[in-house]
Amino acid sequence: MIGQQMASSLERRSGVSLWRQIADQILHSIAAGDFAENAALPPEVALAERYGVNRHTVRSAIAALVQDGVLRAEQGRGTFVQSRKRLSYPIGARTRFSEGLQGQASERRSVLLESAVEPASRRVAEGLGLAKGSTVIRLETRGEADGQPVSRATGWFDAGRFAGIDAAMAETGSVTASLKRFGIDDYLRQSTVLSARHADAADLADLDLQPGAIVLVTVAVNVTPDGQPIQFAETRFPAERVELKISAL
Amino acid sequence: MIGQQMASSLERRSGVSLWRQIADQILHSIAAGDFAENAALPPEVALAERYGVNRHTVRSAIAALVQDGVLRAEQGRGTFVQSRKRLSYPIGARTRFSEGLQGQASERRSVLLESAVEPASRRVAEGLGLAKGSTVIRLETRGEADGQPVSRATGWFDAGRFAGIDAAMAETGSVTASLKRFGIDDYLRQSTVLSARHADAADLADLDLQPGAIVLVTVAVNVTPDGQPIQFAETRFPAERVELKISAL
DNA sequence: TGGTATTTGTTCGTATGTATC
DNA sequence: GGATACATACGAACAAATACC
Repeated sequence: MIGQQMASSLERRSGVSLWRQIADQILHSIAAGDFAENAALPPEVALAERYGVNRHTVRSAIAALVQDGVLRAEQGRGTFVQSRKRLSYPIGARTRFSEGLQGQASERRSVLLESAVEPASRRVAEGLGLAKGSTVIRLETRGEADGQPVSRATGWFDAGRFAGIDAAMAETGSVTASLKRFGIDDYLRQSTVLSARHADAADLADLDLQPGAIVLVTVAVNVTPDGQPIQFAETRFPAERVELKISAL
Repeated sequence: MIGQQMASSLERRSGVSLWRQIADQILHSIAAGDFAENAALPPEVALAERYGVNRHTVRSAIAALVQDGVLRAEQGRGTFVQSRKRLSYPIGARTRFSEGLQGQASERRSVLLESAVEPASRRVAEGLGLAKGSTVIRLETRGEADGQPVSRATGWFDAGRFAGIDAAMAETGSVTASLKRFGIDDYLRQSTVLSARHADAADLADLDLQPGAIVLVTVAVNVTPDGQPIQFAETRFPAERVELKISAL
């Protein structure tokens, strides 16, 4: 229930829109502990009646809270309070997927979704120190922790030097293990640039997110200990499930 | 114009909502170079007519693109293509506001918005290594580059050790300079945790953002060279204007 | 298995408020 | 003050997904 007395006071033409006032009340209601995690909210029509507004107005409020990752709406089922515990993914000199989440999730794995051989874009060529248009291998992978998607990476490798890394990746499910087959026993994170945006349609599907979800985006170059670039990668992390902990580089 | 022939083909009951199809077409249209940065889109009624849909449907499409930071709608003026060049803010062992943006903006400054003395929350106390409820000084600052807001920080200091740092900050406009007055000639970034979310109402106003904008959030602890915590800070960066470059720690 | 009720998602129509030029 | 354009709100209907019997 959204507070029996609480729901009363919506002020019209107060300078604050009704949908925002409703969103705030729902938010407070959740913060006050009226709803457990993953608990269902009353249906839209019920909320509309309770607040004395049109269903659209309630929907605007819910949409805003879905954007904020507070609620999660599922067609045909209802609207639920989104659980918000985040994994902490370390970024440092020796960033490795599986090791990074050790202790936070019992089962961690990396799944190869797709691979392709293609000419390098300018961005990729610069990152790998190759000529633009050089042939590179692109690997699309998804990281999972306890069955839930926590990252979606696109990595590029020099096709000349790492021919067959796609097969190795499919077999081992690990970049580190795959690189070992090419004589790379160690590699370091040279640079990381971080940004954030809304997930695009593809990432929404791959990461099992609701429209409007935010992804943290890292663009990184991994190099051999002597500084030779071996991998250029862009990784998207769902902001509602992951935070990035920057450790010593 | 949104492509003369392009605008034709909306597929109804195709499983993809009309507003999303329209959003995609507008996006392609921008990517194709039909609009310069900050150029105005045709008004909503014109777009609605062109696509043969209700104005609401166009509004849904525009709202989605505003969320993505692609467009910017200004009441009474129109809808514009958002410019997307980002400052690159370095995060490393010696992260300092002004130095970090050197070379990217000719004028950089930090403005003290508010200060207060208050008991430390559990989070702040833990970060500073103080007892919960210890008195701390909170400084609210905004970073600007060439007059545009690029960061919004909330910093906490031990009130016992740094009494008067609020005045120093107001006077110097620099954390580094203020700390010098307390005998701190050097400090290091001990830890940084990074996340992302939608800007709340206060940050929207302080950073001059449109509703739905995304902020990158860093939570950091600065320490003296011998490891003593001196500052705990949460900083919000507008994701549409800033990217974070992780340099050597 | 199938049909019905429930609940969210989409679309159209209309009216009014508010900010800008 | 008037015209233009985005913002908010209400009403109605149907579609799509899910739950339940």
